Formats: sequence, C-alpha cells, structure tokens
Amino acid sequence: MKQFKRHLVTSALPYANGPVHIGHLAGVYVPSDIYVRYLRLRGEDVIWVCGSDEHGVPITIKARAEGVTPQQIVDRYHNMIKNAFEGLGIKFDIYSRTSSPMHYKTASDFFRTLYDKGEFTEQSTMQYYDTEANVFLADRYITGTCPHCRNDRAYGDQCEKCGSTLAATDLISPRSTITGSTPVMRETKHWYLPLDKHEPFLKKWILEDHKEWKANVYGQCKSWLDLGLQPRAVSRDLDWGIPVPVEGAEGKVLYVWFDAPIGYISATKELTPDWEKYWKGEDTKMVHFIGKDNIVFHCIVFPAMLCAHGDYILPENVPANEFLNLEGDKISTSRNWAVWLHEYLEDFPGKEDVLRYVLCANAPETKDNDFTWKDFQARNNNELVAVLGNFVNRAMVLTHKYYEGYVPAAGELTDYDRDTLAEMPLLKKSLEENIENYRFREALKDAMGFARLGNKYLADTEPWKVIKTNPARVQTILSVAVEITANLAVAIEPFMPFTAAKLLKMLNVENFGWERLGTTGLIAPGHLLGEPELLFEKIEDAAVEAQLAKLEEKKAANAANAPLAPAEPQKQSVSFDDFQRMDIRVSTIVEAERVPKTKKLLRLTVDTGIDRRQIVSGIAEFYEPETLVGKQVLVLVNLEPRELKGILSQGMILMGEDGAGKLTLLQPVEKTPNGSQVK
RNA sequence: GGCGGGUUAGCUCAGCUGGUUAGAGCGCAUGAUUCAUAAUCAUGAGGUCCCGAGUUCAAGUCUCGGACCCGCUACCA
Repeated sequence: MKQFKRHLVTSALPYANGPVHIGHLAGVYVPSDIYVRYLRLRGEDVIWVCGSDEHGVPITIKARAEGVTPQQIVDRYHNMIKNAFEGLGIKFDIYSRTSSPMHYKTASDFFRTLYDKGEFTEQSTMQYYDTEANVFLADRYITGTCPHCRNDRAYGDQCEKCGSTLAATDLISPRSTITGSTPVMRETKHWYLPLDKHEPFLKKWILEDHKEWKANVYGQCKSWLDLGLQPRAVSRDLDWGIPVPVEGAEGKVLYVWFDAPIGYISATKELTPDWEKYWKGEDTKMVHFIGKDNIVFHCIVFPAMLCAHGDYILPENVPANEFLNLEGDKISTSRNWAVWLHEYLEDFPGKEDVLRYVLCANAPETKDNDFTWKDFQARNNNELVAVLGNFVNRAMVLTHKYYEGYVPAAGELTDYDRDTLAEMPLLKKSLEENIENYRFREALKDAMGFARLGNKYLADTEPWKVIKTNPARVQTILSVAVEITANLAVAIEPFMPFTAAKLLKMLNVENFGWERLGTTGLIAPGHLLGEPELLFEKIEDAAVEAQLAKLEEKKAANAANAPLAPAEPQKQSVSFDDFQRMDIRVSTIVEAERVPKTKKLLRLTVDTGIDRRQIVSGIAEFYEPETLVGKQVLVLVNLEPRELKGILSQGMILMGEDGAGKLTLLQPVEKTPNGSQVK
C-alpha cells in the first residue's frame, strides 16, 4: 500500500448556468466534504479545491437569450453557488472560477507547453462561418434540416428529435442562429489531443493498476478503452473562453473541457504558493469527486493531458456517484425539477445537517437513488430526533437532574460497562475503513452507532431506577453515558458539523480531536456541562406537504411554459413548384404495432387512397398503437422509401411538434376520403 | 443493436476472493420501560437473493442464455 504525505481533493466544478441542487450535493459535494473533514480531523495535510466552470457554449446561449453578457451570467451563478455551499457548511479551501486571471494564465500555459512539446495534432476543416456576424459558428449555433428525419430544427451537433449525432455539414439548408443568415463554408484550423496515442498507457494505468476503482467507474473506462480512443479537438471558434495561445489563432478559444479540469490546478495556485507540492509530488494522494456524467473526462481525457504535460501526478481514485432522482423523476435544471440548495436553506433554516444527513444516508453510491420528502421527514424524525437527539438529551438531562450538570466521577466499572465502552473502538475502526473506501452511507451508520450504543446503555442500566437504591452506581453510569456523548460528538463531525459544534458547546468543551475517538476520559470528572438544548426537532407533515406542493407548482408551471417557447423563425422561401412537388394525402391508419426492440418506432399500415402501404414512424412515445387504428392522418406519400430496422417505410406521417419535442397527429377536421390531396 | 451499471425482506441498501439457519437501518407486530422531543430497549413476523440452464461436494456470490430498470452509443422519413 502506497504511503502518502498529503492529500489533494477536488470536487467537480459546477457549471455556472444554474444553481446547485440536491443531486449535485448527494453525488459530489456532501461526500467530498465528509471525506475532507475526516482527513482534517485526523490531522492530515489536505487541501480541497473547487470553483465555477464558466466557459462553454451553453453559457453564451443563455446570455444571448437573456440579452446580457456571458460574464453577467457567470457572475450571477458563481456567487449564488458559492454562498449556497457555504450555507451548507461545504467549505472548500478555495472556491475559484475559470474566468479568473490565474486560470487564464494557467490554462494558457498548459496548452502552450503541450503545443511546444508537439503533443497536439493540427487539423484544418471546413466549418460554417456567419458573414454578417463575422464569426465561425459553433455547432450549437447552427440549425437546419436533419438529413435523417427531416426535422428542420436540428442543431449542428445533434438532432434532438431523432437523436442523431450530426456534423454541422450534414445539415440541409443550414442557418445561423445568431443572424438567421445562411452561413458559408470556410476553412478553420483546430488542435487535437491524440488520445489514441495515450491509449496503451491509459489501459495499463486504469485496467491493470486501478482495479479497485468503483465498478461503475472502472466499467465505464473499460468500455471507452475497448472501443478505441479518438483524437479530441481541444479548441473551438468562439469568443467566450481562453484564447488559444498560438500565433494566428485569433478567434479561437480552448474547448471548455480542456480548460475546466485545469481549473483545479489554477485554484490550487491561487490558494497557496506551495501548490506544486500538491500537484507534482509523488507522495500526494489526489482524489477527484465527480458525478457519473464526468467519468470519461476525469479518467481518460484529463489524465491524458496531465500525462502529455509530464510534470503532474495522476489521481489515485475517482469515486463517481450515480444520479439522484427527485420524487421518482429525473432531476432537471432546464425543467426546474429540483430541490435547489439556496431555497432549501431559506425554507429550513438551522436544518443544514438534516439535509446533509439525508443526502449522505441515501447517496447514490452504487445506483441511482430517489429523494422523497417523505423519506426526508422519516429520517429526520425517526433517526436524527429519535436516536441521536434523544440520546444526547437523555444523557444531558439526567446529569443536570442528578448532579447539577457536573460530570460525576466513575466508580468501579462493571463488565457490562466495559463491554459497552469496548464497542467504541470497533465503531471507530469500521467508520474509518468505510470513509477511506468512499462508503459514506455505511460510515454514517457507524457514526450513528454511538448514539444507538448510548440509548441501549441507558435502557439497560436504568439510572433513573438505580438512583433510588444505589446512588453511587449512578455516578458511574452517567459518567459512561457522558463519555459516549463526547465520542458521538467526534464521530458525527465529518457528517454533521453544525450538530457536532452544538454538541460540543453543550458539553462545554472546545474539541477533542479524532485520535481520542473510541477512548474514554474525554471529559474529566467535575467538568461542568452546558445547558441541554434539542439538537433536532420533528418535521411536521405540513412542512413536507408544503414542499410537495411547491414541486407540483413547478411542474404545472413547466407544463404551462413549454408551449410558450419562442417559435422558430420562418424558413427560407420556397417556390410554389417546390411545394407542389410534395404529395401529401389524407390517409387512414388500418394497422399499428410496435417495432420490437425499439423505443420510438411504430410500424403502421395506412390506406392512402392510392394503395395500402407500410410506414415506420417514430411516435411510439406518444401514441399507443391500438389507439391509432382508424384515425385519419396526413401522409407525405412521395418521400423516398427508406428501410428502418429492416422494415421498409414508404412515406411519412406528418406531425406537429411543440417546443418540448412532443408530437401530435395532424388530421382533417372532418372525415375526408382517403387519397384527398393536401393543397 | 453495441457497451457499462443495476435487479437481495414493505422501503432504502450491505453481502470481499463461492462454504453451516442470507444481514443492517427504517416501517410493521408484540412485550418491557418512563430519564428523554409519545422518544427508547427487547423479541418477532417478513426473502423460490429477477428468471432459466450449467460448473461444483457446495452459488446471492462463478459460466452461459433471457427479462426488466438507469446511463452512454448507434438507429429512430
């Protein structure tokens, strides 16, 4: 086992186009905070860096949509995110941002080093250029007609209707989304990181040397490596980002995925002049906390970059979590289906640890999990209040009642006392092993084990009865109970720092230090305890119902907003002849069935009036086959036939599509003979 | 279709390199108890470990086939 002298922990950089929600927290920030707090308590040398990821096309699109600058967008969310993290006790050593001068320089130098070492390949390609705006168009800035499904709102990188991955040059009649003009092809040069070159190294490093990585991470990497890696472009034609530091690269910036992970380095540099020790020392243990969507970048692309650079160490582990769902539905920023951290902090003041506890106890460590408000309430009421809060309260109240708050001296311990105390080092050991192996759910159970131990001890020793017959014995009992309470305060600190602080205050001590966990003698006889107060309070049904109502409102608002999405601009004019070439007929669906093994496809037989023919249509997500039979629809009958899933499709059913991509059948208002032409 | 992850008590999940009656927390039932936020403690009920076949003295755990869920990817006139 390798020995490390220091730790460098990174948490995925939140993308600054929206606030932070419980999915981010459960997947990345709560686990990494626990991990770091644990290392600190153990006295390890550790730094923890994070920051906002502020470049990339989505931010420029959002800025354009709101009529503000990209900088204004990222300023807004950067501050919102930063404050919300602090509110939940997530205290990075530095929360930086990729628009900072230090990052510009660091990322720029990094690129230049690789460039000078010849680690990039250059490739010129033809790309669309908007002659009115005088810019090259990123794929997202081009819309046009999808060559596969004829959707006329396909983007340059993907058609969201049919899901095809496209090259911008595939689009039929492309348009610039900036000016609406028709772009022209122009040559542009980009730099590529030849991942294929690093493949042998990556294979050994991951597949052989890091078999201990979590199954989801290892499996995902293996999948990528087995498929074979391709060179990846690391620059873009865009005016928002870090300029490519090469002569003649005007108008080009680093690809956001190239610069973002370098943000970890920049943040470290901003934090400490000793940064190189953490990034270049072989005795540093670097760990990246991320969500599963980031696996390929942190396990393949970034290590390849670091490796190409040559000066840097590689991560020791990349504990990626799965996703958290909310009330059975996927969390979505764009659909506003989320519990936002800043809203939680407002709605539940003083309950930071409740959220931390619930998200840790229910963290999606091995598979996607579901957050429900009912579960939130149950965990608070049945675990935090009933087990943890209650035990502390019992120990405190009894000590105040019998000894005015002065901790009594223990007399001779019984075997049972000793057995009870002997449990503590076992819990400690288990807790440590679990945290060090990134099993935070289990570790949390161990921490709670101290409270369970205490409850059991009090129930078994019954000091409230013994006080009447053997008051001296009660001194020992409460002394033990107070020891367990003190241990509990240490054990929960990584998970629930606010509660731990309250508990320490109640115990009237500064702190103990992790090394004393599992031992006795944390509190001297005669020590005066502070006043007992409740650590947690019950959460009533009303509070939970209010949150559920809030979610329902959002859902309703989303549904109402969807059709309000701005209509697409009008397409280029076509001649009447062009229109006439399309032969659209009123037809009736006579048969409908699902195409096996597909999600979206139905095989329809339609009576077009001309003939009966078979059409494959991608509408299975919106219509059950049996409801379609007998319906009249409009069919483009002279579309070139095409084979789909081995079935010949002779024509296209015309559909209306709303802003959210929902399809609806178009049909004549009155029953119309099959074969009638649409004019 | 290809690949990855998952499928274990009502719920949320542990079960490492195969080994006696499959575990935890919550929920539920019964009992005890009253110091404590009607909290706690004990006991118990509850599981063809997704299905099928195979390897083995022995399979939740390994192999093959299949089903379903979540991702990525391809396809989706």
